[in-house]
Amino acid sequence: MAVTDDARRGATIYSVADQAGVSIATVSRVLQGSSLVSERTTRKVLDAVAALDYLPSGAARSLAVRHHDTYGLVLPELSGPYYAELLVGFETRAAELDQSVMLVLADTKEDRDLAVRTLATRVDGIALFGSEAAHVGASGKPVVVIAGHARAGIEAIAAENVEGARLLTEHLFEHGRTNLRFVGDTDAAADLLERYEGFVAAHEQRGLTPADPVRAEFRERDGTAVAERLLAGDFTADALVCGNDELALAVMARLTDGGVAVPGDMAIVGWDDVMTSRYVRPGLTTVRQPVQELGALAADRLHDLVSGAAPSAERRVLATQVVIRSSCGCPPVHAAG
Amino acid sequence: MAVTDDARRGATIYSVADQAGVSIATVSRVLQGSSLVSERTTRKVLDAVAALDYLPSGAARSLAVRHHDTYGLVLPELSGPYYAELLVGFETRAAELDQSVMLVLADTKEDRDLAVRTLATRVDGIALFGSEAAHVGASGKPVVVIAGHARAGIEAIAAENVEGARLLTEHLFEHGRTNLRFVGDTDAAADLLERYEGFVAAHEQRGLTPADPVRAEFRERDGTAVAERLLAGDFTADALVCGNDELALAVMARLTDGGVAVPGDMAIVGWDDVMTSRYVRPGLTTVRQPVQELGALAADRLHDLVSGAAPSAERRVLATQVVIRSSCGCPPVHAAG
DNA sequence: TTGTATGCGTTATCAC
DNA sequence: GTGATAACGCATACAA
Repeated sequence: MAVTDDARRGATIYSVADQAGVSIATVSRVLQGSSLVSERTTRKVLDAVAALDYLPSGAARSLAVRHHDTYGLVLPELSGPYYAELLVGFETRAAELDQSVMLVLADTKEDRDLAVRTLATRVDGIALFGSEAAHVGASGKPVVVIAGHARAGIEAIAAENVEGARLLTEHLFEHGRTNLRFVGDTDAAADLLERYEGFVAAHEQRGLTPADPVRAEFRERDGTAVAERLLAGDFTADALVCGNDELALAVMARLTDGGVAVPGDMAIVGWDDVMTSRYVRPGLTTVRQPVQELGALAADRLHDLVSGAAPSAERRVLATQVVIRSSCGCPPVHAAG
Repeated sequence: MAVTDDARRGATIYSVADQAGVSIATVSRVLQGSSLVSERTTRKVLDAVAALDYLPSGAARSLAVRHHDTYGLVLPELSGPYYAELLVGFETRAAELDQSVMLVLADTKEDRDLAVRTLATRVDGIALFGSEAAHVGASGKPVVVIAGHARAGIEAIAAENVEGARLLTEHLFEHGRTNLRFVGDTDAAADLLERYEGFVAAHEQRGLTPADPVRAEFRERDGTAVAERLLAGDFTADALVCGNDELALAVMARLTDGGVAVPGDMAIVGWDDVMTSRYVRPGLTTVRQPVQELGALAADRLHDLVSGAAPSAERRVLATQVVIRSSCGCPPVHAAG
């Protein structure tokens, strides 16, 4: 029966019009809140809508209005709190702007280009994390890259990196450290390269020559490996500036286990201020980024671009904040961590 | 010009057909990989597609084929690794099934019902986390609830809770603890209620009467508050079974700060095995859930349901694993944490 | 092998 | 105030 079909397949504007005894145009009008519909008719339509539990088809609507009310977000992965927070900021702001969000995790895909092309098909604009920027095709849709670099017609937003890293490095110098190493893969992410630049800047300011970065990815096991190289005498240092907290934490744990005192024998600092950094002893000195705001800003910019704004050539950078705890050599404060 | 318009507004199947000198039907055919198209024609079409950088409109396609190739996921929030992992599992499996995913974070929305109704409009099926199950409307689309209870026509999947909690509680008894309290809001989540049931079961097995749960939400500050009530003598205990790790960690930190020895004066166990639980001292005894698999299973079930399978009445539950460290009273092992 | 024509469910522009 | 009806961009049954 028709009822059964409607229930299974979903009511359409036609079934509502039928039920209410009006035309589909009228149904559409009351649903759009058009004021030029009589009280009585409005009532009839609304009743029919309720009775049939009608929901306009998103696809049909998108086709008619020529936009999707949806933004896409491309992240490499979702391990650690960083990307999750970015996502929260993005989704929350998007929702405030009445936009839905489609998410794609690039790392798990074999063909990332295809993935973002597919995405571009169902959204009005795309925000991608810096490391995925290579996969932006010329979809013609607005694009903003997060924590990466701007390109022709593509806006970039990011959190401050070099100054924070310079401050952190300088802080280590002030603690009397003389043999600092930067740990992280500066080729993998624009973000990391900038942090290394800050590391270099602090050295140059003192007329020192910075050592090359110790390559390491972001996972804990990569940090463990670095610590073991250190333990094995593969290289030396009295302070480590790590690319992020996971790395720093893993290095610190393995080093401590290996009999190296932190910060006594080795000062360690990280980046991101994850939860563990507050709980671990010694507390990890690190840098806090306004990650959610970054996500929100991405959604905001997308909104502007979709609304017709011209992409700005300069990238916006959000301020960042050094968080001093005791892994750098400062006296522990405890309590709040 | 036409070129400019195409670039801005996106090429359509018509522009491609024009450029290739064929009909739109043929264009559609080669794009669908229909084998009944001549080599030569295929080439022409592909060239045109490349030249115009054509991408089929998702909305138009969805409207025509009557499905979206997209699944929706509604989560309450994204704090902590739990939801993030769930999301990873879901998105990854969905991608393997060639489905996109739309995400909605319920906590940040004023009108959640509206949010999932809107979502239902653009997806083929929805997976929602247990606590959001109340917001499923009669969209008619397949629905599966994660970590919640099945209802008429709605499948449920979850990780094992009561047996794990019973084991954990029994373990505490074996350590000689006699005054155990369960910490968490058993009204807020089906998951938590089940864990409390396990807590109760362990008591009953020994002919003991379990105390009522100590109400507390999931955030760290809630754990801090519980610890302070304990410190203030508001209630007593020699062992705490906490609803999740964040809670346990916060309680432990505040208690330690307040001079209570863990596990000496107070044994503490959590749930989830977050990263911090491995790094903190004493290491937190907890329970590990197959969270990613849970997410993947949700996508799988959705796929079956969308494909026409009948929703199964029994809920599937994934096995869970107790992770013993030292916050329960066991001797520390260190190294791996 | 390829083209024509129709339907998918809305929105929006016309008339009435 | 309300009702036809033309897009919107694609897939597909039916012809040729």
